[in-house]
Amino acid sequence: MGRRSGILEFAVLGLLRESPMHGYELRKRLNTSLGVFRAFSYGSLYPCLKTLVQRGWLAEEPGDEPEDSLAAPLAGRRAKIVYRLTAEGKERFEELLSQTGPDTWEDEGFGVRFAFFGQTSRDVRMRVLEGRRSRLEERLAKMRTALARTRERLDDYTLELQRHGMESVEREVRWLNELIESERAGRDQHRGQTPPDPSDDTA
Amino acid sequence: MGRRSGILEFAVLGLLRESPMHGYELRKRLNTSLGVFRAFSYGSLYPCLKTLVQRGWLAEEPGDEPEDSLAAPLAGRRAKIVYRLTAEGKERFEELLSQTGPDTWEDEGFGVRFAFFGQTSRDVRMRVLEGRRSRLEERLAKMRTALARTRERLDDYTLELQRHGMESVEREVRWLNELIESERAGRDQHRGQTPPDPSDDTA
DNA sequence: GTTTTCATGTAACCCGTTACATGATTCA
DNA sequence: TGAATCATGTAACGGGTTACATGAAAAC
Repeated sequence: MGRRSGILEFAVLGLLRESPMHGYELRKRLNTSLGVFRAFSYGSLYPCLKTLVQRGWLAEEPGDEPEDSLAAPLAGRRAKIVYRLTAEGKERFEELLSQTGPDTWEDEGFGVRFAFFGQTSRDVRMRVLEGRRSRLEERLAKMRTALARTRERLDDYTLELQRHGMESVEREVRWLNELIESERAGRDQHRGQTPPDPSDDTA
Repeated sequence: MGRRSGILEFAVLGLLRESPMHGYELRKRLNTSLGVFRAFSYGSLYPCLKTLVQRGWLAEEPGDEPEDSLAAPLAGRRAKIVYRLTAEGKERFEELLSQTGPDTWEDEGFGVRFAFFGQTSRDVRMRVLEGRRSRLEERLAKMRTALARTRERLDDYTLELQRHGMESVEREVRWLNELIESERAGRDQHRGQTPPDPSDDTA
């Protein structure tokens, strides 16, 4: 039924890659650890989990039944449902992570990708950072030409808004440049820290 | 049928306040003059115009019939439809402009408000700017506490993401401070420029 | 023993997009 | 005359939210 793609799926896969969790806890982490982002609601989270299970990205596990495992073994037993990432789910996450095309949810997509950098190889990190940078530069170019075409017939406020907008984007590009530089430096020195793929037990 | 609120309605009212227009041109201006923003599609624009007419915010005017006004007077004559802002529409726009509550579409709503500053009184401008600032400061506070609670169990990348996010918000606050300062200076000097309410023919 | 928090879900809605369809006007 | 662009619209979908409903466990 539900098609589901969107950044919620992405964030869920990423969080579950770290460790299995049940829905309620997942939602909390979506708003704290991944805190910069929007607060997702249960109304979207639980249906999303369902469809991810249907697709085979996630598996349900019977949550730790609290104390009385012999009391009501098959009644309306709807205890915590712990979700675990399957091997296919891991592949799917990898795939989403390394996507750098323009259909990448622009800003929020980058935020999620960056938040999961700790679990990524440097190759992927470089691609994500450079992809983001080039898309921001495209955006800058568009803004500049649009501004050049319309500068005369805009009032001071609109002009100031556009100036500030462009400056923000330029700042982010500089930030990305620093990050890319430090990633590259890390590679050249190949320091002992940050192994390329920690706990990769799928291959 | 359609309920419609959202920032599209807002932007449309604002653009039509400057001068009447037909849908096609409106859409172009939504992506250039108001250029910083997202590109709205016809699929949302035309239905929006319809419901705005139904509510009485807009009035349809028969567009300038090109050349042959005697050729086919009542056939499938579907020429340009020029939309004009009614007095009620103007009130509605005023109302939306000066709303500073937290239910204000956060970022995009501010962008639209700012883009229409040229048509606003300094009072409204001050309220919008200060409202935006206080909401950003709330956001900053939340980010700081969230960071304080989780700092230890976050990896370097997540930390860097949050640091950069907070810095961006702080920069915008400083920008707002400058704008507010210059608005205040303008008032104290009450210079001849920027009359408080240009062409206010509704009251 | 009652309130809070944990935990899971559903139905209705919202605001927008994509893809499609139609036709008039302008320009090469 | 045929292609581009102007101009208006509709149907189906998309990815979320809000509000609601339910119930168990923990805290007071």
